[in-house]
Amino acid sequence: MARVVDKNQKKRDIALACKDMVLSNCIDTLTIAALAKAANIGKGTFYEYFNSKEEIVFEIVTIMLHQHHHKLKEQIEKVQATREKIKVFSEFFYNKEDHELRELYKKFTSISLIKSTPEMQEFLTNTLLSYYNWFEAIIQEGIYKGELRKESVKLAKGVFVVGKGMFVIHNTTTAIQDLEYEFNLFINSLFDILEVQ
Amino acid sequence: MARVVDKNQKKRDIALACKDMVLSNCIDTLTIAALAKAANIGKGTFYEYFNSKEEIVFEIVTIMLHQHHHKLKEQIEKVQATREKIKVFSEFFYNKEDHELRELYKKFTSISLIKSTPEMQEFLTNTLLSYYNWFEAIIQEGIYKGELRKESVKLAKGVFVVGKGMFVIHNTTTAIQDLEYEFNLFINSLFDILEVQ
Amino acid sequence: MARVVDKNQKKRDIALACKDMVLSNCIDTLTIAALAKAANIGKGTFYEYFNSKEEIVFEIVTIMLHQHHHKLKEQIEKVQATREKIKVFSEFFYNKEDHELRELYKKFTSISLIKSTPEMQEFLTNTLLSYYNWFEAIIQEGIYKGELRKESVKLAKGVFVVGKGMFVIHNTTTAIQDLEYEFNLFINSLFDILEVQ
Amino acid sequence: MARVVDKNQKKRDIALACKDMVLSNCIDTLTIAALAKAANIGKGTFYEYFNSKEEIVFEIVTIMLHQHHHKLKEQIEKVQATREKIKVFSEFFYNKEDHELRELYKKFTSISLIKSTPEMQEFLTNTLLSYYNWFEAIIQEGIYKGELRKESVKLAKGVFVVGKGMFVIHNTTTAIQDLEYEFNLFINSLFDILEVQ
DNA sequence: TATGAATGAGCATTCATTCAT
DNA sequence: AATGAATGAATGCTCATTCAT
Repeated sequence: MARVVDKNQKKRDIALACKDMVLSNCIDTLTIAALAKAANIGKGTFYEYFNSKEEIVFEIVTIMLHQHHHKLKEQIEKVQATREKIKVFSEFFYNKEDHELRELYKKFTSISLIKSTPEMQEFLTNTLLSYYNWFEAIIQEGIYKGELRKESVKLAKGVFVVGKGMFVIHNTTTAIQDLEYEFNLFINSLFDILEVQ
Repeated sequence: MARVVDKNQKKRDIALACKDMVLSNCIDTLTIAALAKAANIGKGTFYEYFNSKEEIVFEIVTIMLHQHHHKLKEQIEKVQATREKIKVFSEFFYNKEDHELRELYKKFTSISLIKSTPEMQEFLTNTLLSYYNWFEAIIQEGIYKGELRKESVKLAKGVFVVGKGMFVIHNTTTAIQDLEYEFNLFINSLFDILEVQ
Repeated sequence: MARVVDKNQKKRDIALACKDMVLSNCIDTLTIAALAKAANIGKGTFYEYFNSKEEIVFEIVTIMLHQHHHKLKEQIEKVQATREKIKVFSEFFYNKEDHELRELYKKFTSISLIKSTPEMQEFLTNTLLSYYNWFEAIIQEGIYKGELRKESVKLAKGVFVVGKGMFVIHNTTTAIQDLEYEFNLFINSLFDILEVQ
Repeated sequence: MARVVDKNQKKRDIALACKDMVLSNCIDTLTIAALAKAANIGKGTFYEYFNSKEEIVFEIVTIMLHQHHHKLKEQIEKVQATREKIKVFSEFFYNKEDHELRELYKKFTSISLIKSTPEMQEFLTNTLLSYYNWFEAIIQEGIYKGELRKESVKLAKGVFVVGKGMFVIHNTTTAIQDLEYEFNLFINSLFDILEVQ
């Protein structure tokens, strides 16, 4: 009788075994050979589980996003003020613990800007919307609780993208050195105006 | 005496001859051979003027940015209200005429996220800062003219990156379909609050 | 399981399949493509077994030297007189059967004069010393057996290199046409003096 | 009226301007472009004076050999004993002052072993024979003067090549470290036997 | 006579993918 | 199911040589 293995579990195992290599190398200097070696499998076996390099990056991101989502939920529930919830929400862009996910996010953003597949675009859209809806709900809740002016909701999308915008600039120039400072300056200044006196 | 050529002019000519090809192809599917052919020169000649594929993209961006800068200046001078100036400033992200530059900007952002050289980073930093300083000056001017509350300047960096953030999302997901609408919604809502009554 | 191959044996097989091509072409007119074709393998496969053109020449020399060493031992044992042993020893430089090895030796000498790698130098040193020690042992034995004057050993290194010197001249000029004759003239004249009457 | 230049003199000037570059680089890493630059001329001009890289090496050797020949003559005339004359003759292989010529000689030997042209072979043959005849004349003179046994002349060719043999080994292995010592050991031991008591 | 811009043949090397075992 | 040996298309890059000026 053939060895019984959970194909999905093995796929995850391979992906995680390659995580460090994927994180520390530019995607197109990665080779199938190197990935297979990192996962201690043969090149042929790699193809049994993934159809391309991109796909394994995909798998890794999926796993890590799952963990992040869970953690973020806990952290946001800990704080009360809307202003603080928004800050916690965006800590992803600069805190220490999400460094690895951020690296992947960079690579993913880079790839998706120039050679995104439909699957990738769909994945990114779903991920983003799920986060955005969450974000908007926090704003709405702030308005409902009487913390924020009701016009605030119209700013939601714009504010939501500030983190991303700063992140991209921080990672491509030296124009934004202290992302945390800049982001909080913006949020605090904005909330000073948006909060109901 | 050997053939006399203006090396700088020829470099620009080659770059422009390759513009369409660079715009419509993903950077790493471009080949030196194809670029040389597009410019109607030999492969060896390509290397006389550029050291790598990346360098020609650089040249094209430089040329186009120069043109854009000039044009933007004229357009901003045409409008009076700060709110309108800011809108014109960010039209780059969605208007028809800057489509080509936007394509290049996408590629450049993509590359710089994952394999930026020091020269590239410096170039991007300088370009960005030059635009940002301009942007901030417009806000400052709005405050000075009594159009905007003086707290507005603290929001400058955040507002500046909204365009970029939306642009990246627009180009990697389907979550933002109508960038112009979303951006103007944000700006109008924000200025409704920031403008001195 | 993947195809099973004895990598060392295959390496030797490829080397031998390329022997004629290597012998009859100047090393730097050889191309990887041609070598691969000669061995009936793909270019990629060539790189599985060798890292450079030089390495396959190395392999061929190693194989052939091994054979030569073995053969020489037999031939030297066949003759008794020291004078004859020395002659047999140096037949390599002109006899018919070692023609191929001699061609390689020429190429190797040529390369090692101008771009020897440390590995190559070490290889040549080891090979040379192994032959020289052998040579000196023959002289010593001649002295011990009372055939040669004991001063002869001091001449060993000089006599040892005569073959090589003549070989190089024979192969670069027309000044020494009949290497066998010249060499034997030298050896006979020298031994007439060195032999104990 | 066109500038009048002595073509031969300019050829020599170019050659000498390239001497250092030729000496310190492996012949096939030299490029026409680099040589032309070193001589401060255009690539096209290089071709006006030389047909190939090899040819300029040729020119340099010719110039330097000329100088060496002259110097050697003086030095040999300074000593009386045949044994000393022979030693002086072979000092070329190890003394400090002929270092540069020796480097070229190495390159020349290397090239001529694998891709000698008829012209090169003829040049080498003539050069070698001129030196050899000189060498033999010294031996003959030694016999005539009653210093050497008359059989010595039969050893001439063999002894002549010892320097070359040792030189090649010294430059391709670590088997002969102190060429001067080894050579003089040989010559002294041999002359102790050959000299008429 | 001198030049150096233009050229493209030619080569080494990489690596995703296949498939026999 | 797993493997890794074999492959060759694809491409970056060099440099001797030419020739218009």
